[in-house]
Amino acid sequence: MLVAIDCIIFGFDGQHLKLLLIKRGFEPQKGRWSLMGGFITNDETLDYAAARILKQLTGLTYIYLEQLYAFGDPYRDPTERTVSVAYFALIDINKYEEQISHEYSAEWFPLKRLPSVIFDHKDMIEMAKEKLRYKAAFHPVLFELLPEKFTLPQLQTLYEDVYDAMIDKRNFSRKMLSTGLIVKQKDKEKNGSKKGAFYYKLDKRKYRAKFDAFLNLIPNPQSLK
Amino acid sequence: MLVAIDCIIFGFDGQHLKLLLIKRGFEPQKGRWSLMGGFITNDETLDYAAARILKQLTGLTYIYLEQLYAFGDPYRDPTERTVSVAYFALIDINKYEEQISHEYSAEWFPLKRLPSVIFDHKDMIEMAKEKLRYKAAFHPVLFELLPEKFTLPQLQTLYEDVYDAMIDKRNFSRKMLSTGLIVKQKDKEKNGSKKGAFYYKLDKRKYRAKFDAFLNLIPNPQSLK
DNA sequence: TCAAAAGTGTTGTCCTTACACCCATGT
DNA sequence: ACATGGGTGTAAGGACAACACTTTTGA
Repeated sequence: MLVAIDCIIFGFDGQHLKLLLIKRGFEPQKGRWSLMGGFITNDETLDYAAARILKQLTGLTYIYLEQLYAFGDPYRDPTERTVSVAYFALIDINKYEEQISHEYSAEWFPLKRLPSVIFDHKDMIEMAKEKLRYKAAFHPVLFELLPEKFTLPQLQTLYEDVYDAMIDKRNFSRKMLSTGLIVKQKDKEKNGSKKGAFYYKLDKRKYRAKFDAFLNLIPNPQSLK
Repeated sequence: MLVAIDCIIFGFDGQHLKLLLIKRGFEPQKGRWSLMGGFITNDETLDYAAARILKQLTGLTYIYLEQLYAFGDPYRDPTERTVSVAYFALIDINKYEEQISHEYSAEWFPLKRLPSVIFDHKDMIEMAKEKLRYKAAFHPVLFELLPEKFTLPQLQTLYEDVYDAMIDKRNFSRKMLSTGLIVKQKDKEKNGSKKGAFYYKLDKRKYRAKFDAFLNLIPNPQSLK
């Protein structure tokens, strides 16, 4: 019996939440899109294997990585009985090194326009989206997708895309600021608008301290599942 | 590489939340306490394997069963490299058939007085407790632990034991009743008190419909992790 | 009649939402 | 000057938490 890891890698380009997929370079299913994955070696933990595989594709280390679910349908991989432990990863898309991706012919896809993927990877992606929404409704995990400096409008766009909903900006900024998690900077981002929007930084100390607490980050969490 | 299943089985005896453990009848670690587990067979899903194993120990079918986490430390089982997918189960302790348990020398332990257990089963139990608290804070999953008919004081005792906290009974009953999930019966339970407490039944239709919605079932969820 | 547990209502506070106008600047 | 997006305040309603007394009945 084989044990594999598959990584659902989320990124945010300022407009939309995206997923990183690779084009399989080998049979079976050569040429089709797939999650980044691999088999675990004999002396590594699952977490370690996921981090190793993620590094191979993106070049990134110290990534937010969380175990999602173990998928074990006996025929999920038609060639061999493989149990796959799926992880989801949140990365700052700007830190992602392009050249490494080209080795693997990787590509970012907006969540709404995903190509068809091999095996049960579609189920994995669906579950990852659901879990991300669930988690982000209470924990400030979406900051993992942003660069060090970001603006409130950028942050709001991210939440709006994750929840596919419009959010009132006055309520949003009040709620965010009231968490004490973000710190206003002196400089502004000037590309997005004429007036420019102030940058904010995450207060990493408070972020770690409050990560497990319950924040009410989105309006009407009733709408989740 | 082996893939195993381990089940964290919760029950509620009216006073305390309990865990079902078995005494291992074989080496290694013969005679020590352990979660109920087994290996997956070649043509079953993980969910199916968990249900099969659960039936072997408890005789019960159609049990609430949810995948918890995959544990893959390379040395977690010192004899062989085994990845274990842990499931947690919630059962009505009254339906549990004693005779089957005796075959396996199983025993219920209050969560606060667990014996030492083999391998990484302690970690699994800790994670299961945490996940149960998290889940039950928003979803009415604790009803799975109760018999068909139960009283409000029994339900409250269950919540109080799960969260190790006192809950105001006026607020508790109002909140529960406002969910519309439970239906008052005409008869009373007369053992627990002189006055007797009305029985309630779960409205299974609404239960299924609202299971994924967000209910605010416990006061101050801030105290969770 | 007394003890023990069940059952029930009200009020104040805070959180959440809905909503509209002014500001700064590049063109 | 004007169009574009950034930034801010207030009021009303709803949810939650704190709190105490009456009821029932078995012993």
